[in-house]
Amino acid sequence: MAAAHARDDGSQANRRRADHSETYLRLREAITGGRFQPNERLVEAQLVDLLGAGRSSIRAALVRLDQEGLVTRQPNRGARVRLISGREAVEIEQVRIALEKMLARSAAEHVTADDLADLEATVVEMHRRLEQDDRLGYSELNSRFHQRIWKMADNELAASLLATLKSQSIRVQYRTILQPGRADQSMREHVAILAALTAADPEATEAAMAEHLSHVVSTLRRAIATSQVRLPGAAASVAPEAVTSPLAAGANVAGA
Amino acid sequence: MAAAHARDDGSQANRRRADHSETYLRLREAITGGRFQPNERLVEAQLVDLLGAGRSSIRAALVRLDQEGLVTRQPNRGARVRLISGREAVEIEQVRIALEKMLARSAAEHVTADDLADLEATVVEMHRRLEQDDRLGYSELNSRFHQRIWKMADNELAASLLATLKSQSIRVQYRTILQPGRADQSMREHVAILAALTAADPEATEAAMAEHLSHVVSTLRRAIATSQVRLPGAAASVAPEAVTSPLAAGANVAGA
DNA sequence: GACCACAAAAGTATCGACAATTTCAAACTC
DNA sequence: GAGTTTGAAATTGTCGATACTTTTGTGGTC
Repeated sequence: MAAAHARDDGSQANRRRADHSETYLRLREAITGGRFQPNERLVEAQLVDLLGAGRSSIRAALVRLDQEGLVTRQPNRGARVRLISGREAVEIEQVRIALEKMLARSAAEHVTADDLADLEATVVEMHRRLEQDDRLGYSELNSRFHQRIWKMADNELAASLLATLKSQSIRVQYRTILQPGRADQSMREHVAILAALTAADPEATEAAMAEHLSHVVSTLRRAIATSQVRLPGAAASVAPEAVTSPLAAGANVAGA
Repeated sequence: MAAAHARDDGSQANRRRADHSETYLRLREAITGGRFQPNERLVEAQLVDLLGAGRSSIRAALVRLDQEGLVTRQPNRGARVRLISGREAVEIEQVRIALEKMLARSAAEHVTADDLADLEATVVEMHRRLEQDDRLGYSELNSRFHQRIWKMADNELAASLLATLKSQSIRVQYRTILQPGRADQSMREHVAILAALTAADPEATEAAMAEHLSHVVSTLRRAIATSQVRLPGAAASVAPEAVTSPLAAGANVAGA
């Protein structure tokens, strides 16, 4: 959440070398962090003095984010924060499930004592957070749990794809854990995954993960269905700045 | 390691000026088509008069291709055609399998008479090509077969991810179908997939696809192992242009 | 008041020039 | 002769200016 105006110069030898990738990361963070509304217009000139970078950096960052699926760009008409439709959200979840299943299996094939220790600790801590009704903390640990599995599976490509997908659907995902009753069930499912990993049983691990994620998805579907999402159809062309989205402020809150 | 989905990009090509996305497509084509060696340096100035586009277009295209995983860029040191390591090739295949399995299952759930007719025709034609020992033609039809399944599954995200992955590993994939005995087996496997789809049996379809792909991978592994790939370690810094790779000229030759 | 034409404004796309960095090779030192 | 320094060439990174496109606003006409 680096603050905006960081014009640190003032002298002639300005240019604090805000690197290309630096700009990209900051813009990305701003988008995934919810500093912009979905579908909000991203005007290059505005970003220039919001991020304190040159226009070419901004431009490059937008191209990257477009390719990454976080913004959309239309020729001569600029860039907007990409709005994930319900359909796309489902597609994302399907892909996510396919990859996580594969990684879970793979993880079970390479499991080490170290991994198990870490996962156990995470699960224990998750339980504690749950008792304190600290849902945000739970979400973070949930992320950690899954990421440890990714690491165990040792497939960087899949892990990075998953990370990208997650950033695309953050706005949607954060809903699940808040649904009534979901937390306890989620807890049980994680325990089951851990058990299968402890047994070093790829088949069972994949199955447990599949079970877990299918519940996440159905919860998600329910959440979307009930709390009718009011899409900003043709979003306000105004949307000046600092409009804080529901999840806003918080760090990445993962689906659970 | 980058994600990426091809955006729909409305192709309003009628632009006398070599459009931005036009440049991107041409450069992409040049890379996947094998006009550049893996690891070959892509000097911006050279690309400018090779493609007849402005430097900013080239630059944007390189950023995109970087994100897509087809080239790598180092700050101040330019871009190179990405060289897929053996490890990465395996990762790609794993992801590909996970996604294709998912899509196969999904396809079986939505199968229509039209789809079956098309698939059958494709398989018949594949058989014919095989008898004529037309391996290239077979490969093309193989691609077509799989793409039809993607379409049936109706998950654009997964399909576009698969397309990207395929373009990354083209240089590796083309080997499989040339392996002795592989062709006949491949044929049988496609028939099995078709049968499962005809029965509209998601479980069986996924299994058949998994079986098929696991064979593709093991064939691939064998092919890589035997024909010791001679990596251009620290690739020639010269590599002027038009150096044609083994598969070269041909359109996309898919693994079978 | 609704509709159209046309002008002004906002914003993106692209080019050229210059600055900064890396690379390569020759000259130099020990 | 091996290793190091220095300088020039090659190449990438960034900025400013300009051309082009889309959007917005205004006034006239029926």
